[in-house]
Amino acid sequence: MSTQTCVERILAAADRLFYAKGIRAVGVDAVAAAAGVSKRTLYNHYPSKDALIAAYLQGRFKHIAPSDAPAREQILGAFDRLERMFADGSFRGCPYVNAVTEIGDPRHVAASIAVQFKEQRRLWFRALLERLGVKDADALATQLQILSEGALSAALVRGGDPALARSARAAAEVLLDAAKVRSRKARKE
Amino acid sequence: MSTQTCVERILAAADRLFYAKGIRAVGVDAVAAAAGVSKRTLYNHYPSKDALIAAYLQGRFKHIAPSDAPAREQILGAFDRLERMFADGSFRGCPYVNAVTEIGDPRHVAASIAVQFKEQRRLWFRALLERLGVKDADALATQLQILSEGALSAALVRGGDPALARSARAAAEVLLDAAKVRSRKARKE
DNA sequence: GGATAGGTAAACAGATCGGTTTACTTATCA
DNA sequence: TGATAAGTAAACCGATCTGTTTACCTATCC
Repeated sequence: MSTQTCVERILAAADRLFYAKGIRAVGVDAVAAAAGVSKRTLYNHYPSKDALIAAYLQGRFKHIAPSDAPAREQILGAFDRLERMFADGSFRGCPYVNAVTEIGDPRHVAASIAVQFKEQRRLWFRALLERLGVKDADALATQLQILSEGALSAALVRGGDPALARSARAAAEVLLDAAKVRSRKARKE
Repeated sequence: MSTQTCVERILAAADRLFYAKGIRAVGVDAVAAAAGVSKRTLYNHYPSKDALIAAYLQGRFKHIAPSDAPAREQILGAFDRLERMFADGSFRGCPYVNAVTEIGDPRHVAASIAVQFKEQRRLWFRALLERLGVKDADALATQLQILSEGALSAALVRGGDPALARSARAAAEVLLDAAKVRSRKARKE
């Protein structure tokens, strides 16, 4: 017996298909069929494909569990997580960036959801950097976010090469060390 | 009078539309109409849309003019070029990454063209880094490439914010300085 | 001057898309 | 028991897509 409710099965199917094959490449019929649900039922729960896309992206909005681990460890751990994602075999890039690319229209809901997600990740970096006492946490957070996104984008093109995550991680370490040196200097002055 | 040949107009129209609106969002009819050419003529020059896509991506393969400028200047200049691209107003991300995302199929010609382009850019970084006498030029080239791709991806989501290119440039400077320190140390040992 | 190459314009074919509608079935619960 | 809500299956609509075909036009070259 299925412990999943109807709308859960629809969202799960949409998540799997949209991410694996792309939003534009997957029709509403395919989602309904994969969910084992009639198209009518799907449209009862989501009034349009756009609404389903929005729900799909919102559903990927996984908040990172707050941790007491050392800040530096957590930051570098984010890149280790990337490495595991790449090696997974089903990696197909960042779903938010993909959605923005596939949809195009910057006024679409997907665009603002993508911005929100990226900013949330950046603020997560920033909070940890502040805990480290880094001087310009905001700027460094942006740079770490760029490294992370760059690894995602590069791995998409290069078939999910995990070495790209390790390269980004190493770069992050250099940036962190340099920032520490700078903030130590600033404290001495 | 048009100094452009027929196939040139087709390719120019495809380049403009594919990049601005996305490959999947633009039909062959739209390309033909924008080129001022009948669909029949288009299919006489390009046997399929896939062939047109391949030509579009190949046409974007701009080799960077070799320069005698200082290597470090050239490397950082690449990020300045990004900043100018972002501020342009018509920025819509990296055409190669977009093509991979939109097409999905990794066996498509577009996928291998994208890999070739990204690797060419990485090797361009690497050659300059070797000229700088950097120790692990290959690894650092990958990191600079990741920074560059990250700025592209982040700017796509954030509406082409030029500050992202400056952030990436600053990070590149830190990585370059750190590498120099390391290679200076290595030389002393 | 007539064949040939290359072009236009437009209809057409077959598929797929997002979305709606119709007719029927099932389960719950007062 | 019988009304109501929620589901299925499948046909349907209009639009759009890639690609082909038909019929016609026009310049050039031997």
